[in-house]
Amino acid sequence: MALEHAILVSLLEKPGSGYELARRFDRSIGYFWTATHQQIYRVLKRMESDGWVEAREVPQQGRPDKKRYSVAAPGQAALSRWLHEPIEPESVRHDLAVKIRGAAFDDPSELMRQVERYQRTHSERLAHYLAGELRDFTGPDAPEPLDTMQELQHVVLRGGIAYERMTLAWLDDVLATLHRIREAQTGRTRAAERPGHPER
Amino acid sequence: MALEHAILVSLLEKPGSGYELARRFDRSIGYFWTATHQQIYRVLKRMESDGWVEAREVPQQGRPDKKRYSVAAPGQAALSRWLHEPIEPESVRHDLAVKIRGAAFDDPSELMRQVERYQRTHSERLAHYLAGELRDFTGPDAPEPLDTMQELQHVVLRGGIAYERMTLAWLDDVLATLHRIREAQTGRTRAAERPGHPER
DNA sequence: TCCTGCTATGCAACTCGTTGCATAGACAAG
DNA sequence: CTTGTCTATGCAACGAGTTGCATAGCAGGA
Repeated sequence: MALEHAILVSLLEKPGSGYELARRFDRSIGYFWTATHQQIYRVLKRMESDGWVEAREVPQQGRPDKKRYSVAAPGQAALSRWLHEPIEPESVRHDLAVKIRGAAFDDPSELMRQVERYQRTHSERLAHYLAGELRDFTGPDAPEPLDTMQELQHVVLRGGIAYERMTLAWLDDVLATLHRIREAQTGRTRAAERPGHPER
Repeated sequence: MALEHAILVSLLEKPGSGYELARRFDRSIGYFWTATHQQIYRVLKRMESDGWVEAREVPQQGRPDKKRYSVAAPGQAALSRWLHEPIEPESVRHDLAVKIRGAAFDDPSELMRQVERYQRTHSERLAHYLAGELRDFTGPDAPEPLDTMQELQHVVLRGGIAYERMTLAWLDDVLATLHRIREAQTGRTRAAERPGHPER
Protein backbone atom coordinates (compact mmCIF):
# COMPACT_ATOMS: atom_id res chain seq x y z
CA MET A 1 0.00 0.00 0.00
CA ALA A 2 1.22 3.47 -0.75
CA LEU A 3 -1.40 5.89 0.44
CA GLU A 4 0.96 6.79 3.24
CA HIS A 5 3.61 7.63 0.70
CA ALA A 6 1.26 9.65 -1.46
CA ILE A 7 0.37 11.64 1.65
CA LEU A 8 4.03 12.12 2.54
CA VAL A 9 4.76 13.45 -0.95
CA SER A 10 1.80 15.78 -0.82
CA LEU A 11 2.75 17.08 2.62
CA LEU A 12 6.34 17.63 1.51
CA GLU A 13 5.07 19.60 -1.47
CA LYS A 14 2.96 21.62 0.96
CA PRO A 15 1.93 20.97 4.58
CA GLY A 16 -1.80 21.00 5.29
CA SER A 17 -4.75 19.51 7.14
CA GLY A 18 -6.52 16.24 6.50
CA TYR A 19 -9.30 18.14 4.85
CA GLU A 20 -6.93 19.99 2.55
CA LEU A 21 -5.27 16.70 1.64
CA ALA A 22 -8.66 15.24 0.84
CA ARG A 23 -9.29 18.10 -1.57
CA ARG A 24 -5.90 17.65 -3.21
CA PHE A 25 -6.83 14.02 -3.67
CA ASP A 26 -9.85 15.24 -5.59
CA ARG A 27 -7.56 17.21 -7.87
CA SER A 28 -3.88 17.10 -8.72
CA ILE A 29 -2.81 14.00 -6.81
CA GLY A 30 -6.20 12.44 -7.42
CA TYR A 31 -5.35 12.23 -11.12
CA PHE A 32 -3.21 9.23 -10.31
CA TRP A 33 -4.14 8.31 -6.76
CA THR A 34 -7.63 8.42 -5.28
CA ALA A 35 -8.51 8.44 -1.59
CA THR A 36 -11.49 9.44 0.50
CA HIS A 37 -11.32 11.66 3.55
CA GLN A 38 -11.90 8.59 5.73
CA GLN A 39 -8.81 6.85 4.52
CA ILE A 40 -6.79 10.02 4.81
CA TYR A 41 -7.83 10.75 8.41
CA ARG A 42 -7.25 7.19 9.49
CA VAL A 43 -3.84 6.87 7.86
CA LEU A 44 -2.83 10.35 9.02
CA LYS A 45 -3.60 9.39 12.61
CA ARG A 46 -1.51 6.25 12.33
CA MET A 47 1.31 8.17 10.71
CA GLU A 48 1.22 10.69 13.55
CA SER A 49 1.44 7.98 16.21
CA ASP A 50 4.34 6.46 14.25
CA GLY A 51 6.11 9.80 14.26
CA TRP A 52 6.08 10.14 10.48
CA VAL A 53 4.19 13.41 10.58
CA GLU A 54 3.68 16.14 13.15
CA ALA A 55 0.46 18.04 13.72
CA ARG A 56 -0.01 21.56 14.96
CA GLU A 57 -3.44 22.83 15.96
CA VAL A 58 -4.21 25.94 13.96
CA PRO A 59 -7.07 28.06 15.32
CA GLN A 60 -9.07 29.75 12.58
CA GLN A 61 -11.66 32.46 12.66
CA GLY A 62 -15.03 31.70 11.17
CA ARG A 63 -14.18 28.03 10.78
CA PRO A 64 -13.43 24.99 12.89
CA ASP A 65 -9.84 24.54 14.01
CA LYS A 66 -7.66 22.43 11.84
CA LYS A 67 -4.60 20.31 12.34
CA ARG A 68 -1.74 21.33 10.12
CA TYR A 69 0.39 18.31 9.37
CA SER A 70 3.98 18.35 8.21
CA VAL A 71 6.49 15.61 7.57
CA ALA A 72 8.91 14.64 10.36
CA ALA A 73 12.35 13.08 9.84
CA PRO A 74 11.17 9.44 10.24
CA GLY A 75 8.51 10.11 7.62
CA GLN A 76 11.07 11.48 5.22
CA ALA A 77 13.21 8.40 5.84
CA ALA A 78 10.24 6.08 5.25
CA LEU A 79 9.48 7.83 1.99
CA SER A 80 13.09 7.53 0.91
CA ARG A 81 13.08 3.81 1.71
CA TRP A 82 9.91 3.34 -0.31
CA LEU A 83 11.30 5.29 -3.25
CA HIS A 84 14.22 2.89 -3.35
CA GLU A 85 11.99 -0.18 -3.52
CA PRO A 86 11.57 -1.58 -7.01
CA ILE A 87 8.50 -0.46 -8.92
CA GLU A 88 6.16 -3.35 -9.45
CA PRO A 89 3.73 -3.43 -12.37
CA GLU A 90 0.33 -2.10 -11.37
CA SER A 91 -2.59 -4.47 -11.11
CA VAL A 92 -5.02 -3.31 -13.75
CA ARG A 93 -8.79 -3.22 -13.43
CA HIS A 94 -10.69 -1.90 -16.40
CA ASP A 95 -14.43 -2.35 -16.23
CA LEU A 96 -14.77 -1.10 -19.77
CA ALA A 97 -12.57 -3.83 -21.23
CA VAL A 98 -14.68 -6.47 -19.50
CA LYS A 99 -17.87 -4.85 -20.74
CA ILE A 100 -16.59 -4.73 -24.29
CA ARG A 101 -15.81 -8.43 -24.30
CA GLY A 102 -19.15 -9.03 -22.63
CA ALA A 103 -20.90 -7.21 -25.48
CA ALA A 104 -20.33 -10.32 -27.61
CA PHE A 105 -23.13 -11.91 -25.57
CA ASP A 106 -25.52 -8.98 -25.51
CA ASP A 107 -26.95 -6.21 -27.63
CA PRO A 108 -24.06 -3.80 -28.34
CA SER A 109 -26.26 -0.71 -28.83
CA GLU A 110 -26.56 0.17 -25.16
CA LEU A 111 -22.82 -0.19 -24.69
CA MET A 112 -22.25 2.21 -27.56
CA ARG A 113 -24.25 4.89 -25.80
CA GLN A 114 -22.17 4.38 -22.69
CA VAL A 115 -18.92 4.52 -24.61
CA GLU A 116 -20.03 7.86 -26.00
CA ARG A 117 -20.71 9.17 -22.50
CA TYR A 118 -17.35 7.86 -21.45
CA GLN A 119 -15.71 9.71 -24.33
CA ARG A 120 -17.21 12.93 -23.05
CA THR A 121 -15.88 12.46 -19.53
CA HIS A 122 -12.42 11.74 -20.89
CA SER A 123 -12.57 14.78 -23.18
CA GLU A 124 -13.43 16.89 -20.18
CA ARG A 125 -10.64 15.40 -18.18
CA LEU A 126 -8.17 16.09 -20.97
CA ALA A 127 -9.37 19.69 -21.23
CA HIS A 128 -8.99 20.00 -17.46
CA TYR A 129 -5.43 18.68 -17.56
CA LEU A 130 -4.49 20.97 -20.44
CA ALA A 131 -5.93 23.98 -18.60
CA GLY A 132 -3.90 23.02 -15.53
CA GLU A 133 -0.77 22.64 -17.60
CA LEU A 134 -1.22 26.08 -19.11
CA ARG A 135 -1.94 27.64 -15.72
CA ASP A 136 0.92 26.04 -13.80
CA PHE A 137 3.64 25.15 -16.26
CA THR A 138 3.52 26.47 -19.80
CA GLY A 139 1.39 29.63 -19.66
CA PRO A 140 2.51 33.25 -19.22
CA ASP A 141 1.67 33.22 -15.49
CA ALA A 142 3.77 30.13 -14.83
CA PRO A 143 7.01 30.52 -12.85
CA GLU A 144 10.15 30.62 -14.97
CA PRO A 145 12.31 28.62 -14.60
CA LEU A 146 10.44 25.74 -12.94
CA ASP A 147 12.02 24.21 -9.88
CA THR A 148 12.61 20.46 -9.45
CA MET A 149 9.27 19.89 -7.77
CA GLN A 150 7.41 21.65 -10.56
CA GLU A 151 9.36 19.87 -13.29
CA LEU A 152 8.36 16.54 -11.79
CA GLN A 153 4.74 17.56 -11.29
CA HIS A 154 4.76 18.59 -14.93
CA VAL A 155 6.11 15.32 -16.26
CA VAL A 156 3.47 13.43 -14.27
CA LEU A 157 0.79 15.69 -15.71
CA ARG A 158 2.15 15.08 -19.20
CA GLY A 159 1.65 11.40 -18.46
CA GLY A 160 -1.99 12.07 -17.63
CA ILE A 161 -2.43 14.05 -20.83
CA ALA A 162 -0.85 11.28 -22.90
CA TYR A 163 -3.09 8.75 -21.21
CA GLU A 164 -6.25 10.71 -21.99
CA ARG A 165 -5.28 11.23 -25.62
CA MET A 166 -4.49 7.55 -26.04
CA THR A 167 -7.77 6.60 -24.37
CA LEU A 168 -9.82 8.91 -26.59
CA ALA A 169 -8.20 7.49 -29.72
CA TRP A 170 -8.89 3.97 -28.52
CA LEU A 171 -12.51 4.79 -27.69
CA ASP A 172 -12.96 5.91 -31.31
CA ASP A 173 -11.62 2.53 -32.35
CA VAL A 174 -13.99 0.78 -29.94
CA LEU A 175 -16.99 2.69 -31.24
CA ALA A 176 -16.09 1.98 -34.85
CA THR A 177 -15.73 -1.71 -34.04
CA LEU A 178 -19.09 -1.84 -32.25
CA HIS A 179 -20.65 -0.06 -35.24
CA ARG A 180 -19.21 -2.58 -37.66
CA ILE A 181 -20.49 -5.45 -35.54
CA ARG A 182 -23.95 -3.99 -35.31
CA GLU A 183 -24.07 -3.45 -39.06
CA ALA A 184 -23.03 -7.04 -39.65
CA GLN A 185 -25.76 -8.26 -37.33
CA THR A 186 -28.56 -6.20 -38.88
CA GLY A 187 -31.02 -8.36 -40.79
CA ARG A 188 -29.81 -11.46 -39.06
CA THR A 189 -30.97 -13.19 -35.91
CA ARG A 190 -29.82 -10.98 -33.05
CA ALA A 191 -26.91 -12.35 -31.05
CA ALA A 192 -28.62 -11.26 -27.83
CA GLU A 193 -31.34 -13.79 -28.48
CA ARG A 194 -28.93 -16.66 -28.93
CA PRO A 195 -26.68 -16.48 -25.91
CA GLY A 196 -23.52 -18.52 -26.04
CA HIS A 197 -21.47 -18.35 -29.17
CA PRO A 198 -23.43 -16.14 -31.56
CA GLU A 199 -21.20 -16.56 -34.61
CA ARG A 200 -20.60 -20.27 -34.44
CA MET B 1 -17.12 -4.96 -7.88
CA ALA B 2 -16.97 -6.74 -11.20
CA LEU B 3 -14.91 -9.86 -10.70
CA GLU B 4 -18.14 -11.81 -10.98
CA HIS B 5 -18.77 -10.20 -14.33
CA ALA B 6 -15.27 -10.80 -15.58
CA ILE B 7 -15.72 -14.45 -14.67
CA LEU B 8 -19.08 -14.58 -16.46
CA VAL B 9 -17.55 -13.15 -19.62
CA SER B 10 -14.67 -15.58 -19.46
CA LEU B 11 -16.98 -18.55 -18.92
CA LEU B 12 -19.20 -17.44 -21.80
CA GLU B 13 -16.16 -17.24 -24.03
CA LYS B 14 -15.27 -20.75 -22.88
CA PRO B 15 -16.46 -22.84 -19.92
CA GLY B 16 -13.78 -24.11 -17.56
CA SER B 17 -12.67 -24.88 -14.02
CA GLY B 18 -11.60 -22.45 -11.31
CA TYR B 19 -8.03 -23.39 -11.98
CA GLU B 20 -8.35 -22.73 -15.70
CA LEU B 21 -9.97 -19.37 -14.96
CA ALA B 22 -7.08 -18.52 -12.65
CA ARG B 23 -4.67 -19.20 -15.50
CA ARG B 24 -6.69 -17.08 -17.90
CA PHE B 25 -6.48 -14.32 -15.32
CA ASP B 26 -2.72 -14.63 -15.56
CA ARG B 27 -2.95 -14.09 -19.31
CA SER B 28 -5.56 -12.68 -21.65
CA ILE B 29 -8.14 -11.42 -19.18
CA GLY B 30 -5.39 -10.61 -16.72
CA TYR B 31 -4.17 -7.90 -19.09
CA PHE B 32 -7.02 -5.76 -17.82
CA TRP B 33 -8.33 -7.57 -14.78
CA THR B 34 -6.23 -9.37 -12.18
CA ALA B 35 -7.46 -11.95 -9.70
CA THR B 36 -5.92 -14.68 -7.59
CA HIS B 37 -7.17 -18.24 -7.42
CA GLN B 38 -8.53 -17.53 -3.94
CA GLN B 39 -10.82 -14.80 -5.13
CA ILE B 40 -11.90 -16.87 -8.09
CA TYR B 41 -12.78 -19.97 -6.03
CA ARG B 42 -14.63 -17.93 -3.44
CA VAL B 43 -16.63 -15.92 -5.95
CA LEU B 44 -17.30 -18.98 -8.09
CA LYS B 45 -18.77 -20.77 -5.09
CA ARG B 46 -21.02 -17.83 -4.32
CA MET B 47 -22.07 -17.58 -7.95
CA GLU B 48 -22.91 -21.27 -7.96
CA SER B 49 -25.11 -20.96 -4.89
CA ASP B 50 -26.79 -17.95 -6.51
CA GLY B 51 -27.50 -20.03 -9.59
CA TRP B 52 -25.40 -17.84 -11.87
CA VAL B 53 -23.19 -20.69 -12.94
CA GLU B 54 -23.50 -24.47 -13.00
CA ALA B 55 -20.73 -26.93 -12.20
CA ARG B 56 -20.20 -30.41 -13.54
CA GLU B 57 -17.63 -32.73 -11.98
CA VAL B 58 -15.24 -33.90 -14.64
CA PRO B 59 -13.14 -36.92 -13.70
CA GLN B 60 -9.66 -36.84 -15.21
CA GLN B 61 -6.96 -39.43 -15.48
CA GLY B 62 -3.58 -38.60 -14.03
CA ARG B 63 -4.92 -35.45 -12.36
CA PRO B 64 -7.35 -34.45 -9.65
CA ASP B 65 -10.97 -34.09 -10.70
CA LYS B 66 -12.10 -30.67 -11.74
CA LYS B 67 -15.35 -28.78 -11.74
CA ARG B 68 -16.29 -27.49 -15.12
CA TYR B 69 -18.32 -24.32 -14.74
CA SER B 70 -20.64 -22.82 -17.31
CA VAL B 71 -22.99 -19.86 -17.22
CA ALA B 72 -26.66 -20.42 -16.35
CA ALA B 73 -29.54 -18.20 -17.43
CA PRO B 74 -29.61 -16.06 -14.25
CA GLY B 75 -25.90 -15.43 -14.71
CA GLN B 76 -26.44 -14.33 -18.28
CA ALA B 77 -29.20 -12.01 -17.07
CA ALA B 78 -26.97 -10.59 -14.32
CA LEU B 79 -24.24 -9.91 -16.85
CA SER B 80 -26.70 -8.21 -19.15
CA ARG B 81 -27.93 -6.02 -16.30
CA TRP B 82 -24.37 -5.04 -15.42
CA LEU B 83 -23.52 -4.27 -19.05
CA HIS B 84 -26.39 -1.81 -19.08
CA GLU B 85 -25.18 0.06 -16.02
CA PRO B 86 -23.29 3.25 -16.82
CA ILE B 87 -19.52 3.00 -16.98
CA GLU B 88 -17.95 4.96 -14.18
CA PRO B 89 -14.45 6.39 -14.48
CA GLU B 90 -11.87 4.03 -12.97
CA SER B 91 -10.11 4.96 -9.78
CA VAL B 92 -6.47 5.25 -10.72
CA ARG B 93 -3.54 4.14 -8.62
CA HIS B 94 -0.10 4.68 -10.10
CA ASP B 95 2.77 4.08 -7.73
CA LEU B 96 5.19 5.38 -10.30
CA ALA B 97 3.55 8.80 -10.49
CA VAL B 98 3.78 9.14 -6.72
CA LYS B 99 7.41 8.06 -6.79
CA ILE B 100 8.26 10.56 -9.49
CA ARG B 101 6.82 13.42 -7.52
CA GLY B 102 8.55 12.05 -4.44
CA ALA B 103 11.88 12.18 -6.27
CA ALA B 104 11.86 15.95 -5.72
CA PHE B 105 12.74 15.16 -2.11
CA ASP B 106 15.31 12.47 -2.71
CA ASP B 107 18.21 11.52 -4.94
CA PRO B 108 16.71 10.84 -8.40
CA SER B 109 19.46 8.42 -9.53
CA GLU B 110 17.98 5.35 -7.91
CA LEU B 111 14.57 6.14 -9.37
CA MET B 112 16.15 6.37 -12.81
CA ARG B 113 17.44 2.82 -12.54
CA GLN B 114 13.97 1.64 -11.59
CA VAL B 115 12.35 3.51 -14.44
CA GLU B 116 14.72 1.73 -16.79
CA ARG B 117 13.73 -1.64 -15.34
CA TYR B 118 10.11 -0.63 -15.67
CA GLN B 119 10.69 0.25 -19.32
CA ARG B 120 11.96 -3.25 -19.92
CA THR B 121 8.91 -4.90 -18.37
CA HIS B 122 6.63 -2.72 -20.48
CA SER B 123 8.63 -3.48 -23.62
CA GLU B 124 8.23 -7.17 -22.88
CA ARG B 125 4.54 -6.76 -22.29
CA LEU B 126 4.14 -4.90 -25.57
CA ALA B 127 6.06 -7.63 -27.41
CA HIS B 128 3.84 -10.22 -25.74
CA TYR B 129 0.67 -8.40 -26.82
CA LEU B 130 1.93 -8.01 -30.37
CA ALA B 131 2.80 -11.69 -30.56
CA GLY B 132 -0.69 -12.55 -29.32
CA GLU B 133 -2.26 -10.24 -31.86
CA LEU B 134 -0.33 -11.86 -34.67
CA ARG B 135 -1.17 -15.36 -33.45
CA ASP B 136 -4.89 -14.82 -32.86
CA PHE B 137 -6.03 -11.98 -35.06
CA THR B 138 -3.77 -10.66 -37.81
CA GLY B 139 -1.41 -13.52 -38.66
CA PRO B 140 -1.75 -16.18 -41.37
CA ASP B 141 -3.02 -18.77 -38.86
CA ALA B 142 -5.79 -16.50 -37.60
CA PRO B 143 -9.39 -17.36 -38.45
CA GLU B 144 -10.85 -15.39 -41.33
CA PRO B 145 -13.24 -13.69 -40.96
CA LEU B 146 -13.23 -13.08 -37.21
CA ASP B 147 -16.48 -13.61 -35.33
CA THR B 148 -18.01 -11.04 -32.97
CA MET B 149 -16.28 -12.43 -29.92
CA GLN B 150 -12.89 -12.31 -31.63
CA GLU B 151 -13.45 -8.81 -33.00
CA LEU B 152 -14.16 -7.58 -29.50
CA GLN B 153 -11.21 -9.43 -27.99
CA HIS B 154 -9.09 -7.84 -30.66
CA VAL B 155 -10.22 -4.28 -30.00
CA VAL B 156 -9.52 -4.76 -26.29
CA LEU B 157 -6.07 -6.07 -27.13
CA ARG B 158 -5.48 -3.06 -29.38
CA GLY B 159 -6.27 -0.96 -26.31
CA GLY B 160 -3.58 -2.79 -24.38
CA ILE B 161 -1.10 -2.25 -27.19
CA ALA B 162 -1.91 1.46 -27.38
CA TYR B 163 -1.52 1.71 -23.62
CA GLU B 164 1.91 0.08 -23.66
CA ARG B 165 3.15 2.27 -26.51
CA MET B 166 1.91 5.40 -24.76
CA THR B 167 3.52 4.30 -21.51
CA LEU B 168 6.87 3.60 -23.16
CA ALA B 169 6.88 7.02 -24.81
CA TRP B 170 6.06 8.66 -21.52
CA LEU B 171 8.77 6.72 -19.68
CA ASP B 172 11.28 8.15 -22.16
CA ASP B 173 9.99 11.59 -21.24
CA VAL B 174 10.29 10.78 -17.53
CA LEU B 175 13.86 9.57 -17.92
CA ALA B 176 14.86 12.62 -19.92
CA THR B 177 13.33 14.86 -17.27
CA LEU B 178 15.12 13.06 -14.45
CA HIS B 179 18.37 13.35 -16.43
CA ARG B 180 17.91 17.07 -16.88
CA ILE B 181 17.22 17.50 -13.18
CA ARG B 182 20.28 15.53 -12.20
CA GLU B 183 22.46 17.54 -14.56
CA ALA B 184 21.13 20.76 -13.08
CA GLN B 185 21.91 19.53 -9.59
CA THR B 186 25.48 18.43 -10.33
CA GLY B 187 28.02 20.71 -8.70
CA ARG B 188 25.44 22.10 -6.35
CA THR B 189 24.38 21.06 -2.87
CA ARG B 190 22.47 17.84 -3.34
CA ALA B 191 18.75 18.14 -2.86
CA ALA B 192 18.73 14.89 -0.92
CA GLU B 193 20.80 16.56 1.77
CA ARG B 194 18.43 19.47 2.16
CA PRO B 195 15.04 17.82 2.50
CA GLY B 196 12.07 20.09 2.16
CA HIS B 197 12.01 22.45 -0.76
CA PRO B 198 15.33 21.98 -2.54
CA GLU B 199 14.95 24.69 -5.13
CA ARG B 200 13.57 27.42 -2.95
C1' DT C 1 13.68 -43.02 -3.37
C1' DC C 2 13.09 -38.55 -2.48
C1' DC C 3 12.30 -34.08 -4.01
C1' DT C 4 10.46 -30.75 -6.89
C1' DG C 5 6.80 -29.04 -9.60
C1' DC C 6 2.20 -29.05 -11.62
C1' DT C 7 -2.86 -29.56 -11.39
C1' DA C 8 -6.73 -28.64 -8.42
C1' DT C 9 -9.28 -26.92 -4.47
C1' DG C 10 -10.02 -24.59 -0.29
C1' DC C 11 -9.83 -22.21 4.82
C1' DA C 12 -8.46 -18.42 7.91
C1' DA C 13 -6.68 -14.14 9.00
C1' DC C 14 -5.55 -9.86 7.61
C1' DT C 15 -5.32 -5.31 5.26
C1' DC C 16 -7.20 -1.91 2.35
C1' DG C 17 -10.87 0.79 0.73
C1' DT C 18 -15.84 2.16 0.69
C1' DT C 19 -20.27 3.63 2.64
C1' DG C 20 -23.24 5.37 5.93
C1' DC C 21 -23.65 8.07 9.60
C1' DA C 22 -22.58 11.72 13.25
C1' DT C 23 -20.91 16.08 15.06
C1' DA C 24 -20.21 21.00 14.96
C1' DG C 25 -19.42 25.90 13.91
C1' DA C 26 -20.06 29.49 10.42
C1' DC C 27 -22.21 31.70 6.68
C1' DA C 28 -25.55 32.84 2.96
C1' DA C 29 -30.07 32.61 0.91
C1' DG C 30 -34.82 32.46 1.38
C1' DC D 1 -35.34 31.89 11.59
C1' DT D 2 -34.76 28.01 9.20
C1' DT D 3 -32.57 25.51 5.68
C1' DG D 4 -28.77 24.40 3.04
C1' DT D 5 -23.84 24.42 2.14
C1' DC D 6 -18.98 24.50 3.35
C1' DT D 7 -15.09 23.53 6.44
C1' DA D 8 -13.33 20.04 9.50
C1' DT D 9 -13.00 15.64 11.91
C1' DG D 10 -14.17 11.11 13.07
C1' DC D 11 -16.55 6.12 14.23
C1' DA D 12 -18.49 1.66 12.81
C1' DA D 13 -19.57 -1.79 9.68
C1' DC D 14 -18.91 -3.86 5.54
C1' DG D 15 -16.90 -5.65 1.26
C1' DA D 16 -13.04 -6.61 -1.68
C1' DG D 17 -8.52 -8.29 -2.23
C1' DT D 18 -4.08 -10.37 -0.40
C1' DT D 19 -1.19 -13.69 2.04
C1' DG D 20 -0.13 -17.74 4.32
C1' DC D 21 -1.10 -22.20 4.78
C1' DA D 22 -3.07 -26.99 3.89
C1' DT D 23 -4.33 -30.99 1.20
C1' DA D 24 -3.76 -34.40 -2.41
C1' DG D 25 -2.52 -37.12 -6.53
C1' DC D 26 0.61 -37.62 -10.13
C1' DA D 27 4.89 -36.91 -13.14
C1' DG D 28 9.65 -36.49 -13.90
C1' DG D 29 14.39 -35.95 -12.64
C1' DA D 30 18.55 -36.62 -9.42
